[in-house]
Amino acid sequence: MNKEQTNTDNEHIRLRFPPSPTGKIHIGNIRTALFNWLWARKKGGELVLRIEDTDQERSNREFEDIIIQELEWLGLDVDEGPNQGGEHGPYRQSERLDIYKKYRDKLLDNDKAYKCYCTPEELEEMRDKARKKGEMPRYDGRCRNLSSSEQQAKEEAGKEPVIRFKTPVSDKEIVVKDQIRGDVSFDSSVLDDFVIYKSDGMPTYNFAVVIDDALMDITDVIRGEDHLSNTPKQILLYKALDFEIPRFAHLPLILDENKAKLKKRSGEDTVYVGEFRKKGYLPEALFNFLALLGWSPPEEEEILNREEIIQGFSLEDVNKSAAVFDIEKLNWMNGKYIRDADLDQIVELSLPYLREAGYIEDENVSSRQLEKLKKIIEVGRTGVDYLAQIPEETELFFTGLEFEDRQKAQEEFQGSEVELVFKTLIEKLESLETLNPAAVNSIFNEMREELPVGARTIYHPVRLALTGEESGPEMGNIIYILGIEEVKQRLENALQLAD
RNA sequence: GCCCUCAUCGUCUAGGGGUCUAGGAUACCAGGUUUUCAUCCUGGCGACAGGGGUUCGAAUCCCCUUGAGGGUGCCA
Repeated sequence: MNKEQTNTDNEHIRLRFPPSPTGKIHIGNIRTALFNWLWARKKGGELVLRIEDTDQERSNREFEDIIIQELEWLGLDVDEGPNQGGEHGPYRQSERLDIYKKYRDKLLDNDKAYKCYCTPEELEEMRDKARKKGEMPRYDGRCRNLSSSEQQAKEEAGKEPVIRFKTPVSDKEIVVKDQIRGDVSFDSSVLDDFVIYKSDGMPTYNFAVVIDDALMDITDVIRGEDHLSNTPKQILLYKALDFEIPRFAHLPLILDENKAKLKKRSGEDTVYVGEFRKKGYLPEALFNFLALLGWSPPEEEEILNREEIIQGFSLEDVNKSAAVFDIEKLNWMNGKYIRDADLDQIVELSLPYLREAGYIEDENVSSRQLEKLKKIIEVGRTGVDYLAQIPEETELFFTGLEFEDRQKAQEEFQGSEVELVFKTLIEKLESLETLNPAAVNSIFNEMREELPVGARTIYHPVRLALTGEESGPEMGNIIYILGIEEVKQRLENALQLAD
């Protein structure tokens, strides 16, 4: 890496995250936002949110709202943007059209751009020809030197032109100084006179992004590697417009399970940030996990909070190779966050899922009910990857007893040994001063010593009688949550069933 | 096809010439805790894509091959 391009510690940096509102935001995009955010926070710089809505066909205000919502959810606050304003606004490209026009006209006047009237068919033909010759498909510049009468003729024929940039031939080699990849050079012969203005009167991405980044005083452009090939074009524009060129950093891409770039259609809905939010992934966990995709902390510990990640983060430690998005590891990490989090918080976040499952009927939960819910969720959270799994994990505490195989259950409850176990258990529970999991567990230990039956005969029938299941949470927890009355009831019912 | 990038356990990664018989995390397997599932603890399995160089010495530097990804749009 070149020392000159590494920013100094005291330099004020400005970063940006420029999503296009053409779809819901997915993991790849928000990871880019995260890295920009981290670097901004680490360096005490600013993060700008800019909405790149120059695609009139596909841009949608709804998507803009979703993007903002998900950024907030993950805790990625921006310093300037459409909602918070700022001195470099407006922050929607659709509201900056006058600005782009000004620079477009400047290029036109300086003979650095020209109108092109070629049809899509003509362009396709050109590309085919280039491909056949084994060259990069490129525009051949046939409209570059149209005479004004030729132009007029085309205009009168009703053709709306695009504006193309007159790629200078003087720059033989264009070098992108990348903070992650080092110097990447491109031969200018692979560049063509690319479109900077569409026929619908909107600037293209490459044009608008350069103007905005320059005018918004962006010092560091951190974006996905898929933009690396665009960068030489942008550098040419910076030069033509006499703008200062920012530093670049192209992040490794995040791949889906098929090792292809994560995109809208990858793996159903699993790539959208909103899906993770809805399933009950904790933002802290996703934040932590995403930070580890492409970056690794100085120490070996991987569970890190926001502050620790900001402290440890550095662009220099970002690696170059693409990373597969591994949901298994996210699940582990999220589960860990759920288990380590404050119980009250997890209870609060679990309520919507329990309501949806119909396990909580009332809009307002009484404090007594809440106490019980806390116990249930404390037990249930040890077995989940995300909160949407809480209802199924805690089902047995909400629904009545149901034996999957009634016949089998009946047999299980048969015999004097089982009766002895159940009656002893009830007795011991009733003589208990305070009911808590530990006390229940010691009752079971006592029974193992005192009763002439094996451990399995103690635990298994009890579990089945109380839950209808053959496996589940610890008995101590189950009985603690169910309460003595309910336990008594279910044990007696089981004995009746056996008769 | 052409251009660009990348290449360490299945996955995420540490490693920037000797300390690497390659470290951690996850996943998986086994043992322990537990009546059970989960949690938790311990242990195990498991990788430097291949070939040439450079060097006393290469996972680390160079080249080639191969593979993967990205780009090649009046999408961003």
